Amino acid sequence: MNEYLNYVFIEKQEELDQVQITDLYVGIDLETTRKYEKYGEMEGLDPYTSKPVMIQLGTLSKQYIIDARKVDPKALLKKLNKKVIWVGHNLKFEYKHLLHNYGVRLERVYDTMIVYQINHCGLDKNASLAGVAKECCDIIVPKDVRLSFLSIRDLPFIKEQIEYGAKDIIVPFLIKSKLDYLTEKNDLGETVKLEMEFLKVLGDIEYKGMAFDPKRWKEVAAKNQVKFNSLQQKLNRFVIESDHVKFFKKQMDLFSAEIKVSISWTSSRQVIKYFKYLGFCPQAVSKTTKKLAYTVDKKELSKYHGQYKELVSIYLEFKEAEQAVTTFGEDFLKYIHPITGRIHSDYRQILNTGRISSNNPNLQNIPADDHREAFIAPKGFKLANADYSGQEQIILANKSKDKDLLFFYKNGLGDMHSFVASKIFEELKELSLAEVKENHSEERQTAKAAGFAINYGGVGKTIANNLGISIEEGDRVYSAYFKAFPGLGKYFSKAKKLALSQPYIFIDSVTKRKSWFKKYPLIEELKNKAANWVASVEDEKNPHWSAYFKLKSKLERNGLNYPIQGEAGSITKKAAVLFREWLLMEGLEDDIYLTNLVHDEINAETVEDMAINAKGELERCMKEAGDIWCKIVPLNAEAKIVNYWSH
DNA sequence: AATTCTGTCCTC
DNA sequence: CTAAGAGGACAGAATT
Repeated sequence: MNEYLNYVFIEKQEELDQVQITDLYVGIDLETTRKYEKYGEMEGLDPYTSKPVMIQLGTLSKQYIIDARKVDPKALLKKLNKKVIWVGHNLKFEYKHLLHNYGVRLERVYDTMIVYQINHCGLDKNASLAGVAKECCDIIVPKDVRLSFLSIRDLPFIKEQIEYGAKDIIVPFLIKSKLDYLTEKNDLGETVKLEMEFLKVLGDIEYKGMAFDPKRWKEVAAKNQVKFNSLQQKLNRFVIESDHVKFFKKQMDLFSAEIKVSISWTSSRQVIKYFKYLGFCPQAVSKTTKKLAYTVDKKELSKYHGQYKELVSIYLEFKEAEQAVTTFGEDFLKYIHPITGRIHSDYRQILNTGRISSNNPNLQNIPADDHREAFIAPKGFKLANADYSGQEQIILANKSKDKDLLFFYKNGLGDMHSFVASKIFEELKELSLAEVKENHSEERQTAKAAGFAINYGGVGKTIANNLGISIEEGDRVYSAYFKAFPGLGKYFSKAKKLALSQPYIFIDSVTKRKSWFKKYPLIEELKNKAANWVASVEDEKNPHWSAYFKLKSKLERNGLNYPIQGEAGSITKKAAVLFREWLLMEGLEDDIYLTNLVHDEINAETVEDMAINAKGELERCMKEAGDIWCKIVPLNAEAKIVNYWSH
């Protein structure tokens, strides 16, 4: 790599003003330092609490290392921004810092981290610059130098730091040439195009954050805390009054006898011990270990109707309050940004399916109750909240081309779940959908749950489990569903076969996104192993079939689910891209902001007089994005103007 | 003492 | 012939 080192160090404005770059692809990287001393760890990464010290620009043949403490790169950045494609690793970082410090939004980007992730989707790879450089180019990137910028203050750069800066320009170019080949080979050009645009959406969202009302949040937290405490006391009282001596002890001192229950009710293990002592405790297959184990799972405990039913129901209520005081309690206030007073989440752009995720904090699993009332429109602003109506169901209808589903949507027949119910249950066949909804809510509920489970590749047992009905009944509903929608059954078996025929799951034909299966081609090996196995004793069972079918069925289920979930993800991404384009085109970036994405939902904040406009545009962009993928039945979205987050 | 694993819950 | 959509946060337990 050193053969590419050819850098100019710039610490005078005149030198910077003379820089001429004519290349189309220009590398960009940024080193930042603490701006304050009081915000601890976040400084360095967060644009508000850190500041640029070094800005590196350039190409494989020449690198400009700019001391950002001494010169202002704004003019050069603005000039280049009009004509170049910026190259870098994790450009969302540069995007946010350049926006904050120089008011520059990177326009055309090529992010080697995201392109790498797109080309290795599903494979759980290390996408850090060091990881990718090692894998793609067999280059070792030193990382301890980066940390040295954190506390550099006004000290001059040493040679090591400057060369490190130049290498951070060179390495992404070397990676890029490998990735371009991969993208071509994997036919992922369209996915890359979408994700490069979407990166900027996430940059804007993370930078802006969501307005938040701590007072409202605290009220909710306090209410839940009271509930938590009182339920905990009730549980303790039960143990003492039942005289289950094994689970409490009297602590004697001179003046009083305090009774202490030894069960920590927040510990599932301890509760399991107690429930077993009482003579009941359900068992279920663990989601993580996939083994049968004792559990205090809500669904399992709800099935219990024995003599301790009262206790169990108090415990279930307690558990509900538990998460409300932990994850969604006072602790959550730590996420309020010390400078903006808002909540800024980090998003992961490429998941296995193509969806995104949110963390620190996760803004995609805030309870859809009064917790969301704390996410407010600030004074003078409104929120525009929009979501797709039946996004995944409509995607499935378009993908499967099932004629009954299409008929339903094309004719706008009304309530979907009633329609499914009337298809599944013979006795409802002659009734109108309104009648089904009105008088057969149980069957409608079954149909709803069945549709949900089946969309995700579930079978009879899944339905049975979700609804608490017998497996036989679940199986009956399952087969009735496919009998009612024969096109769906055909599509599903095709999707299963397809998943087994290639080393990846093909998500959609617009982006051609792919999700590689980690264990492939292990599945073939497993099959051979099972087929070639010879019993050493008569009647011995072949243990390899189990491993084979386990993997095969997982692959098949993913083959059903990923295309639906992943296409949905791409559609929402595209909608957000269109909306961002619109508001930048109109010069509204200071009036309207995207604030959060929750899979089929887009949230924006808007100045009051633009609210109606923003709502309309949001709906338009979401529909337009839907039209790109959903060609038979359109995918529509509904937005509303609200004072706090509501969905 | 610090890190990793497991169980459980919330979202779509 | 099995296990059953995608994620992240937290508490407690296990492991180092």
